[in-house]
Amino acid sequence: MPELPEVETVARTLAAQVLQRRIVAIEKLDWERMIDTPAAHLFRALLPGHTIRAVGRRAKWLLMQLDAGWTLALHLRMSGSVSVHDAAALPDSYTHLVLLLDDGRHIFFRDIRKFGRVRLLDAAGLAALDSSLGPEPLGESFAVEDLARLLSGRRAPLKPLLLDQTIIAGLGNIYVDESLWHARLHPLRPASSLQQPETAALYTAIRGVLTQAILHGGSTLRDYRNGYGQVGGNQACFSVYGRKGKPCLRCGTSIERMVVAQRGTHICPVCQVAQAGQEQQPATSGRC
DNA sequence: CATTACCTGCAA
DNA sequence: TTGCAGGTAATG
Repeated sequence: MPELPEVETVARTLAAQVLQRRIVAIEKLDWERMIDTPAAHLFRALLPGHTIRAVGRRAKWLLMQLDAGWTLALHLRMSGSVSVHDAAALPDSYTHLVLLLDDGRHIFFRDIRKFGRVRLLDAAGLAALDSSLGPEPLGESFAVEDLARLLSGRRAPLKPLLLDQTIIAGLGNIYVDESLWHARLHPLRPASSLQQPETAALYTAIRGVLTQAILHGGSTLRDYRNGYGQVGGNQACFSVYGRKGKPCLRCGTSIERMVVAQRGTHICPVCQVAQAGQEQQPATSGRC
């Protein structure tokens, strides 16, 4: 479930709690398949003793920078959450990894669907992960020209392209739908068919949607929680996602649900035109 | 490129 | 009972 804004929120709320804390033990690990690399027995041997120096994010990866060049990388996939709990808290049956810190608190990695993954990376592993991912859409250096370059020459429809983490990092099903609605673009529009004003509108929409979602602490549909175990508030700001049958906030037309790239996709059939060359209209702010 | 797999819970 | 869910990886 977590996309860029959710993972960013988790990173910030974890950083506020666990910087300079040492991981003294793995208290629980009952789903070894979540350990991507190295092997689970090595993970158990290598992780304890390291201190958390920084907490950050790359794409949808939560990165806990440890000492000695190690990085603990966690991917929450669909239903994962990471939060800090005091010494007395007990993990439930969905919490598959518990790390004990040197102040007695623990970090819980809870994941109902067990799709989440954990990697212990050395510098080379981190570099390989980084280079496998597209640019950060909220990065200071990410300009509209960069987005134009990513779209140019690609006949693929916008939606699968924007979901592809090797093209652009961090967008998922919610924020792609929201961005396309704000930009008034149809998810099936071929990427290379966008006119410059449309590319500019998409750029503005992506950055605006993600920034607003971070401001509201991410979106909670079901499982997402921040590092304090709290739900997010951005789900109240959705303009199209999950609003099938409800009126478009711009034109009142009933929002439709279709399937694109094997994902449930929400659009306004009137605002989001399938052809190029529409006159560019002023941006709208949606609900928030 | 599109299916399928990976998992569990919940709503229709 | 069936279909759907914020994601990716492995297959045809």
